[in-house]
Amino acid sequence: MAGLRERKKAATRQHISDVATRLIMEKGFDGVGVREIAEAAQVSPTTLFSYFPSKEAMFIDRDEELERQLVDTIRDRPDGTTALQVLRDLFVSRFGLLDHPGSRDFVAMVRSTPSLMEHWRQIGMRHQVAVARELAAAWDRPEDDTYAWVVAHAVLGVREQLMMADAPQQVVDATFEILERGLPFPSR
Amino acid sequence: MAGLRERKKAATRQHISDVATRLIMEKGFDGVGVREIAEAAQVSPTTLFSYFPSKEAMFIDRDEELERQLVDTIRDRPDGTTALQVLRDLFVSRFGLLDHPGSRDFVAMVRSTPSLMEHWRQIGMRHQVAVARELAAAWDRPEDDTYAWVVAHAVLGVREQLMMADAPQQVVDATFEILERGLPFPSR
DNA sequence: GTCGAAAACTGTAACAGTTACATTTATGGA
DNA sequence: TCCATAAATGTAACTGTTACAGTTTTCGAC
Repeated sequence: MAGLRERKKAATRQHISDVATRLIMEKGFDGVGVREIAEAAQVSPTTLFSYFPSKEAMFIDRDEELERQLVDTIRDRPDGTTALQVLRDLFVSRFGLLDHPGSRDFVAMVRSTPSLMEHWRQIGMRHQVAVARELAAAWDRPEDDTYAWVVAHAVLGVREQLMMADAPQQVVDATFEILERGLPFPSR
Repeated sequence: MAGLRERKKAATRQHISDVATRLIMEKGFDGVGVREIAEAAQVSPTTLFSYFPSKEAMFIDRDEELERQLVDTIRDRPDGTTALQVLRDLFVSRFGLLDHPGSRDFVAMVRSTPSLMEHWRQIGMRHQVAVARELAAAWDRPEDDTYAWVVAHAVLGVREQLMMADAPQQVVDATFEILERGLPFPSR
Protein backbone atom coordinates (compact mmCIF):
# COMPACT_ATOMS: atom_id res chain seq x y z
CA MET A 1 0.00 0.00 0.00
CA ALA A 2 3.04 2.29 0.21
CA GLY A 3 2.42 4.80 -2.55
CA LEU A 4 5.08 6.04 -4.89
CA ARG A 5 5.02 9.32 -3.10
CA GLU A 6 6.00 7.88 0.24
CA ARG A 7 8.60 5.56 -1.17
CA LYS A 8 10.19 8.42 -3.00
CA LYS A 9 10.20 10.54 0.11
CA ALA A 10 11.87 7.78 2.07
CA ALA A 11 14.44 7.35 -0.69
CA THR A 12 15.18 11.06 -0.81
CA ARG A 13 15.55 11.20 2.92
CA GLN A 14 17.94 8.28 2.90
CA HIS A 15 19.87 9.80 0.03
CA ILE A 16 20.29 13.10 1.81
CA SER A 17 21.38 11.37 4.98
CA ASP A 18 23.89 9.26 3.06
CA VAL A 19 25.41 12.20 1.27
CA ALA A 20 25.54 14.29 4.42
CA THR A 21 27.11 11.48 6.41
CA ARG A 22 29.74 10.81 3.79
CA LEU A 23 30.71 14.46 3.44
CA ILE A 24 30.80 15.00 7.18
CA MET A 25 32.93 11.92 7.70
CA GLU A 26 35.32 13.15 5.05
CA LYS A 27 35.64 16.79 6.00
CA GLY A 28 34.39 17.02 9.55
CA PHE A 29 31.07 18.32 10.76
CA ASP A 30 32.14 21.93 10.72
CA GLY A 31 34.05 21.48 7.51
CA VAL A 32 30.90 21.09 5.43
CA GLY A 33 28.18 23.67 4.96
CA VAL A 34 24.55 22.86 4.43
CA ARG A 35 24.66 24.54 1.05
CA GLU A 36 27.44 22.18 0.07
CA ILE A 37 25.47 19.17 1.26
CA ALA A 38 22.45 20.35 -0.66
CA GLU A 39 24.44 20.70 -3.82
CA ALA A 40 26.06 17.28 -3.46
CA ALA A 41 22.67 15.70 -2.84
CA GLN A 42 21.19 17.53 -5.80
CA VAL A 43 18.47 19.22 -3.82
CA SER A 44 17.90 22.75 -2.68
CA PRO A 45 18.83 23.90 0.83
CA THR A 46 15.15 24.38 1.52
CA THR A 47 14.48 20.73 0.80
CA LEU A 48 17.21 19.66 3.22
CA PHE A 49 15.40 21.32 6.04
CA SER A 50 12.05 19.95 5.02
CA TYR A 51 13.44 16.48 5.70
CA PHE A 52 15.61 17.24 8.70
CA PRO A 53 15.09 19.82 11.40
CA SER A 54 18.79 20.58 11.63
CA LYS A 55 22.17 19.82 10.18
CA GLU A 56 22.90 17.59 13.16
CA ALA A 57 19.84 15.49 12.45
CA MET A 58 21.16 14.69 8.99
CA PHE A 59 24.07 12.94 10.61
CA ILE A 60 22.30 11.34 13.58
CA ASP A 61 19.16 10.01 12.01
CA ARG A 62 18.42 6.69 13.64
CA ASP A 63 17.24 7.95 16.99
CA GLU A 64 13.54 7.27 16.45
CA GLU A 65 14.34 3.67 15.75
CA LEU A 66 16.09 3.34 19.11
CA GLU A 67 13.26 5.08 20.88
CA ARG A 68 10.76 2.59 19.49
CA GLN A 69 13.08 -0.22 20.50
CA LEU A 70 13.30 1.06 24.06
CA VAL A 71 9.56 1.41 24.43
CA ASP A 72 8.76 -1.92 22.80
CA THR A 73 11.37 -3.71 24.85
CA ILE A 74 9.71 -2.63 28.05
CA ARG A 75 6.16 -3.15 26.87
CA ASP A 76 6.71 -6.60 25.36
CA ARG A 77 9.02 -8.05 27.98
CA PRO A 78 8.39 -11.75 28.68
CA ASP A 79 6.65 -12.76 31.87
CA GLY A 80 9.07 -13.26 34.68
CA THR A 81 11.56 -10.67 33.48
CA THR A 82 11.88 -7.23 34.97
CA ALA A 83 11.93 -4.02 33.00
CA LEU A 84 15.45 -3.42 34.17
CA GLN A 85 16.67 -6.78 32.91
CA VAL A 86 15.37 -6.32 29.41
CA LEU A 87 16.70 -2.79 29.27
CA ARG A 88 20.09 -4.05 30.28
CA ASP A 89 20.02 -6.67 27.55
CA LEU A 90 18.99 -4.09 25.01
CA PHE A 91 21.83 -1.78 25.90
CA VAL A 92 24.34 -4.60 25.84
CA SER A 93 23.27 -5.92 22.46
CA ARG A 94 22.69 -2.55 20.95
CA PHE A 95 25.91 -0.97 22.03
CA GLY A 96 27.99 -4.05 21.71
CA LEU A 97 27.75 -3.05 18.07
CA LEU A 98 29.75 0.03 18.80
CA ASP A 99 32.87 -2.06 18.62
CA HIS A 100 32.66 -2.29 14.87
CA PRO A 101 34.92 0.06 12.91
CA GLY A 102 32.20 2.06 11.17
CA SER A 103 30.45 2.74 14.45
CA ARG A 104 33.70 3.70 16.08
CA ASP A 105 34.24 6.45 13.55
CA PHE A 106 30.69 7.64 13.98
CA VAL A 107 31.06 7.81 17.74
CA ALA A 108 34.39 9.55 17.44
CA MET A 109 32.84 12.18 15.23
CA VAL A 110 29.99 12.83 17.64
CA ARG A 111 32.34 12.89 20.60
CA SER A 112 34.64 15.42 19.06
CA THR A 113 31.94 17.77 17.80
CA PRO A 114 30.24 19.90 20.45
CA SER A 115 27.08 20.58 18.50
CA LEU A 116 26.66 16.88 17.78
CA MET A 117 27.12 16.06 21.46
CA GLU A 118 24.44 18.58 22.28
CA HIS A 119 22.10 17.03 19.76
CA TRP A 120 22.86 13.58 21.09
CA ARG A 121 21.90 14.67 24.59
CA GLN A 122 18.71 16.25 23.41
CA ILE A 123 17.76 12.95 21.84
CA GLY A 124 18.63 11.19 25.08
CA MET A 125 16.25 13.46 26.90
CA ARG A 126 13.43 12.51 24.57
CA HIS A 127 14.24 8.85 25.04
CA GLN A 128 14.22 9.31 28.76
CA VAL A 129 10.77 10.83 28.72
CA ALA A 130 9.51 7.95 26.59
CA VAL A 131 11.06 5.34 28.86
CA ALA A 132 9.75 7.04 31.99
CA ARG A 133 6.24 6.99 30.57
CA GLU A 134 6.55 3.35 29.59
CA LEU A 135 7.94 2.33 32.97
CA ALA A 136 5.10 4.13 34.68
CA ALA A 137 2.67 2.16 32.56
CA ALA A 138 4.50 -1.09 33.25
CA TRP A 139 4.22 -0.51 36.97
CA ASP A 140 0.67 0.80 37.01
CA ARG A 141 1.66 4.22 38.16
CA PRO A 142 0.54 7.67 37.03
CA GLU A 143 2.05 8.90 33.79
CA ASP A 144 4.27 11.56 35.34
CA ASP A 145 5.33 9.44 38.30
CA THR A 146 8.46 10.72 40.01
CA TYR A 147 9.71 7.26 40.75
CA ALA A 148 9.49 6.10 37.15
CA TRP A 149 11.21 9.29 36.12
CA VAL A 150 14.10 8.75 38.49
CA VAL A 151 14.61 5.19 37.29
CA ALA A 152 14.43 6.20 33.64
CA HIS A 153 16.93 8.94 34.27
CA ALA A 154 19.32 6.57 36.00
CA VAL A 155 19.09 3.97 33.25
CA LEU A 156 19.42 6.41 30.38
CA GLY A 157 22.54 7.75 32.02
CA VAL A 158 24.24 4.67 30.61
CA ARG A 159 23.86 6.17 27.17
CA GLU A 160 25.84 9.23 28.08
CA GLN A 161 28.55 7.11 29.62
CA LEU A 162 28.75 4.90 26.58
CA MET A 163 29.38 7.90 24.41
CA MET A 164 32.21 9.03 26.63
CA ALA A 165 33.76 5.70 27.56
CA ASP A 166 36.39 3.88 25.61
CA ALA A 167 35.37 0.44 26.84
CA PRO A 168 31.61 0.32 26.20
CA GLN A 169 30.92 -3.22 27.27
CA GLN A 170 32.47 -2.90 30.71
CA VAL A 171 30.76 0.39 31.40
CA VAL A 172 27.32 -0.99 30.68
CA ASP A 173 27.96 -3.93 32.94
CA ALA A 174 29.40 -1.86 35.74
CA THR A 175 26.63 0.70 35.65
CA PHE A 176 23.78 -1.78 35.57
CA GLU A 177 25.32 -3.71 38.40
CA ILE A 178 25.37 -0.58 40.51
CA LEU A 179 21.78 0.18 39.62
CA GLU A 180 20.53 -3.35 40.21
CA ARG A 181 22.29 -3.52 43.51
CA GLY A 182 20.19 -0.51 44.44
CA LEU A 183 22.57 2.40 44.27
CA PRO A 184 24.05 1.92 47.76
CA PHE A 185 25.41 5.15 49.13
CA PRO A 186 28.58 5.31 51.20
CA SER A 187 27.94 6.50 54.71
CA ARG A 188 30.12 9.52 54.38
CA MET B 1 43.79 44.61 45.34
CA ALA B 2 41.10 44.50 42.67
CA GLY B 3 42.40 46.89 40.04
CA LEU B 4 40.23 49.39 38.25
CA ARG B 5 40.43 47.28 35.16
CA GLU B 6 38.91 44.21 36.74
CA ARG B 7 36.24 46.11 38.59
CA LYS B 8 35.23 47.81 35.40
CA LYS B 9 35.04 44.51 33.58
CA ALA B 10 32.87 43.04 36.27
CA ALA B 11 30.61 46.07 36.15
CA THR B 12 30.29 45.91 32.38
CA ARG B 13 29.49 42.24 32.55
CA GLN B 14 26.81 42.83 35.13
CA HIS B 15 25.44 45.73 33.15
CA ILE B 16 25.14 43.67 29.99
CA SER B 17 23.49 40.83 31.85
CA ASP B 18 21.02 43.23 33.47
CA VAL B 19 20.05 44.87 30.22
CA ALA B 20 19.76 41.54 28.42
CA THR B 21 17.68 40.04 31.19
CA ARG B 22 15.32 42.99 31.29
CA LEU B 23 14.80 43.08 27.55
CA ILE B 24 14.31 39.32 27.33
CA MET B 25 11.82 39.37 30.17
CA GLU B 26 9.92 42.14 28.43
CA LYS B 27 9.89 40.87 24.89
CA GLY B 28 10.70 37.18 25.13
CA PHE B 29 13.98 35.50 24.33
CA ASP B 30 13.31 35.29 20.62
CA GLY B 31 11.75 38.73 20.56
CA VAL B 32 15.08 40.46 21.13
CA GLY B 33 18.10 40.37 18.88
CA VAL B 34 21.67 40.57 20.07
CA ARG B 35 22.17 43.75 18.10
CA GLU B 36 19.28 45.26 20.00
CA ILE B 37 20.74 44.17 23.32
CA ALA B 38 24.10 45.60 22.35
CA GLU B 39 22.54 48.94 21.49
CA ALA B 40 20.53 49.08 24.70
CA ALA B 41 23.62 48.27 26.71
CA GLN B 42 25.64 50.86 24.82
CA VAL B 43 28.26 48.42 23.66
CA SER B 44 29.08 46.84 20.34
CA PRO B 45 27.85 43.37 19.39
CA THR B 46 31.44 42.22 19.44
CA THR B 47 31.80 43.26 23.05
CA LEU B 48 28.72 41.27 24.00
CA PHE B 49 30.35 38.10 22.84
CA SER B 50 33.63 38.89 24.49
CA TYR B 51 31.79 38.74 27.81
CA PHE B 52 29.37 35.93 27.08
CA PRO B 53 29.82 32.94 24.84
CA SER B 54 26.21 33.03 23.65
CA LYS B 55 22.97 34.92 23.86
CA GLU B 56 21.64 32.28 26.22
CA ALA B 57 24.53 32.85 28.61
CA MET B 58 23.57 36.50 28.95
CA PHE B 59 20.30 35.40 30.47
CA ILE B 60 21.50 32.44 32.51
CA ASP B 61 24.65 33.77 34.07
CA ARG B 62 24.81 32.43 37.59
CA ASP B 63 25.69 28.85 36.80
CA GLU B 64 29.32 29.04 37.85
CA GLU B 65 28.23 30.21 41.25
CA LEU B 66 26.06 27.12 41.66
CA GLU B 67 28.84 24.86 40.45
CA ARG B 68 31.19 26.24 43.07
CA GLN B 69 28.48 25.79 45.66
CA LEU B 70 27.98 22.15 44.69
CA VAL B 71 31.65 21.34 44.84
CA ASP B 72 32.28 23.21 48.07
CA THR B 73 29.27 21.65 49.73
CA ILE B 74 30.64 18.20 49.15
CA ARG B 75 34.23 19.02 49.97
CA ASP B 76 33.49 20.95 53.16
CA ARG B 77 30.75 18.76 54.57
CA PRO B 78 30.87 18.40 58.38
CA ASP B 79 32.11 15.16 59.90
CA GLY B 80 29.32 12.70 60.35
CA THR B 81 27.29 13.89 57.39
CA THR B 82 27.16 12.10 54.08
CA ALA B 83 27.71 13.70 50.73
CA LEU B 84 24.16 12.86 49.81
CA GLN B 85 22.75 14.60 52.88
CA VAL B 86 24.51 17.86 52.25
CA LEU B 87 23.57 17.78 48.59
CA ARG B 88 19.96 17.30 49.53
CA ASP B 89 20.10 20.26 51.87
CA LEU B 90 21.70 22.37 49.21
CA PHE B 91 19.02 21.56 46.68
CA VAL B 92 16.25 22.20 49.15
CA SER B 93 17.57 25.55 50.28
CA ARG B 94 18.70 26.62 46.86
CA PHE B 95 15.56 25.73 45.02
CA GLY B 96 13.22 26.60 47.79
CA LEU B 97 13.98 30.07 46.52
CA LEU B 98 12.26 29.24 43.29
CA ASP B 99 8.97 30.00 44.97
CA HIS B 100 9.62 33.72 44.88
CA PRO B 101 7.90 35.67 42.11
CA GLY B 102 11.02 36.88 40.31
CA SER B 103 12.42 33.37 40.14
CA ARG B 104 9.11 32.02 38.94
CA ASP B 105 9.19 34.30 35.93
CA PHE B 106 12.77 33.37 35.22
CA VAL B 107 11.96 29.67 35.34
CA ALA B 108 8.90 30.15 33.19
CA MET B 109 11.00 31.91 30.58
CA VAL B 110 13.58 29.12 30.50
CA ARG B 111 10.91 26.46 30.43
CA SER B 112 9.10 27.98 27.51
CA THR B 113 12.17 28.67 25.40
CA PRO B 114 13.75 25.64 23.72
CA SER B 115 17.17 27.15 23.25
CA LEU B 116 17.28 28.20 26.90
CA MET B 117 16.29 24.70 27.98
CA GLU B 118 19.10 23.32 25.91
CA HIS B 119 21.55 25.70 27.46
CA TRP B 120 20.26 24.83 30.90
CA ARG B 121 20.89 21.16 30.29
CA GLN B 122 24.36 21.80 29.00
CA ILE B 123 25.13 23.59 32.22
CA GLY B 124 23.68 20.67 34.14
CA MET B 125 26.05 18.36 32.36
CA ARG B 126 29.01 20.45 33.43
CA HIS B 127 27.75 20.47 36.99
CA GLN B 128 27.38 16.74 36.88
CA VAL B 129 30.94 16.23 35.78
CA ALA B 130 32.15 18.50 38.58
CA VAL B 131 30.06 16.71 41.18
CA ALA B 132 31.16 13.29 39.95
CA ARG B 133 34.78 14.31 40.28
CA GLU B 134 34.21 15.70 43.76
CA LEU B 135 32.33 12.62 44.91
CA ALA B 136 35.10 10.43 43.63
CA ALA B 137 37.55 12.46 45.65
CA ALA B 138 35.32 12.33 48.73
CA TRP B 139 35.20 8.57 48.54
CA ASP B 140 38.84 8.00 47.67
CA ARG B 141 38.12 6.62 44.27
CA PRO B 142 39.71 7.25 40.89
CA GLU B 143 38.74 10.48 39.19
CA ASP B 144 36.64 8.89 36.46
CA ASP B 145 35.01 6.32 38.71
CA THR B 146 31.87 4.82 37.23
CA TYR B 147 30.18 4.60 40.58
CA ALA B 148 30.70 8.27 41.42
CA TRP B 149 29.47 9.14 37.95
CA VAL B 150 26.26 7.16 38.37
CA VAL B 151 25.53 8.78 41.71
CA ALA B 152 26.26 12.27 40.39
CA HIS B 153 24.00 11.63 37.44
CA ALA B 154 21.18 10.43 39.66
CA VAL B 155 21.47 13.40 42.00
CA LEU B 156 21.74 16.01 39.27
CA GLY B 157 18.61 14.59 37.73
CA VAL B 158 16.77 16.49 40.43
CA ARG B 159 17.72 19.69 38.66
CA GLU B 160 15.96 18.68 35.50
CA GLN B 161 12.89 17.67 37.43
CA LEU B 162 12.83 20.94 39.29
CA MET B 163 12.81 22.85 36.06
CA MET B 164 9.85 20.86 34.79
CA ALA B 165 7.86 20.45 38.00
CA ASP B 166 5.28 22.85 39.29
CA ALA B 167 5.78 21.87 42.92
CA PRO B 168 9.55 22.09 43.41
CA GLN B 169 9.72 21.34 47.11
CA GLN B 170 7.81 18.08 46.94
CA VAL B 171 9.77 16.86 43.96
CA VAL B 172 13.10 17.35 45.67
CA ASP B 173 11.87 15.51 48.72
CA ALA B 174 10.35 12.65 46.77
CA THR B 175 13.37 12.18 44.56
CA PHE B 176 15.93 12.22 47.34
CA GLU B 177 13.86 9.79 49.34
CA ILE B 178 13.90 7.36 46.44
CA LEU B 179 17.63 7.79 46.04
CA GLU B 180 18.41 7.45 49.72
CA ARG B 181 16.28 4.38 49.97
CA GLY B 182 18.56 2.91 47.34
CA LEU B 183 16.53 3.02 44.17
CA PRO B 184 14.61 -0.22 44.81
CA PHE B 185 13.46 -1.77 41.59
CA PRO B 186 10.10 -3.48 41.26
CA SER B 187 10.42 -7.16 40.48
CA ARG B 188 8.67 -6.91 37.17
C1' DG C 1 -5.66 9.14 -20.29
C1' DT C 2 -7.12 13.76 -18.09
C1' DC C 3 -7.74 17.03 -14.80
C1' DG C 4 -7.50 19.48 -10.58
C1' DA C 5 -6.06 19.54 -5.82
C1' DA C 6 -2.50 18.58 -2.70
C1' DA C 7 2.07 17.99 -1.80
C1' DA C 8 6.99 18.41 -2.86
C1' DC C 9 10.57 21.03 -4.68
C1' DT C 10 13.03 25.07 -6.23
C1' DG C 11 15.84 29.45 -6.13
C1' DT C 12 16.59 33.41 -3.87
C1' DA C 13 16.76 36.46 -0.36
C1' DA C 14 16.44 37.43 4.19
C1' DC C 15 17.33 36.83 9.20
C1' DA C 16 19.90 35.91 13.53
C1' DG C 17 23.73 34.40 16.13
C1' DT C 18 28.51 34.47 15.91
C1' DT C 19 33.29 35.48 14.47
C1' DA C 20 37.21 37.81 11.95
C1' DC C 21 39.58 41.87 11.21
C1' DA C 22 41.68 46.09 11.36
C1' DT C 23 41.51 50.19 14.12
C1' DT C 24 41.08 53.03 18.12
C1' DT C 25 40.88 53.86 23.00
C1' DA C 26 41.92 53.09 27.78
C1' DT C 27 44.76 51.17 31.49
C1' DG C 28 48.60 49.86 34.42
C1' DG C 29 53.23 49.73 35.46
C1' DA C 30 58.09 51.33 34.68
C1' DT D 1 55.38 60.37 30.86
C1' DC D 2 55.47 56.62 27.92
C1' DC D 3 54.77 52.11 26.25
C1' DA D 4 53.05 47.43 26.09
C1' DT D 5 48.90 45.32 26.78
C1' DA D 6 44.17 44.69 27.06
C1' DA D 7 39.45 46.25 25.89
C1' DA D 8 36.18 48.11 22.82
C1' DT D 9 34.65 49.49 18.32
C1' DG D 10 32.41 49.26 13.58
C1' DT D 11 31.92 46.66 9.79
C1' DA D 12 31.52 42.88 7.09
C1' DA D 13 31.44 38.45 6.63
C1' DC D 14 29.95 33.46 7.51
C1' DT D 15 26.59 29.80 8.72
C1' DG D 16 22.40 27.53 9.95
C1' DT D 17 17.67 28.29 9.24
C1' DT D 18 13.28 30.20 7.51
C1' DA D 19 9.98 32.88 4.54
C1' DC D 20 8.24 33.44 0.17
C1' DA D 21 6.51 32.92 -4.26
C1' DG D 22 6.43 30.15 -8.06
C1' DT D 23 7.02 25.53 -10.46
C1' DT D 24 6.80 20.60 -10.88
C1' DT D 25 5.14 16.18 -9.51
C1' DT D 26 1.94 12.86 -7.69
C1' DC D 27 -2.53 11.17 -6.56
C1' DG D 28 -7.16 9.78 -7.07
C1' DA D 29 -11.51 10.30 -9.36
C1' DC D 30 -13.56 10.46 -13.51
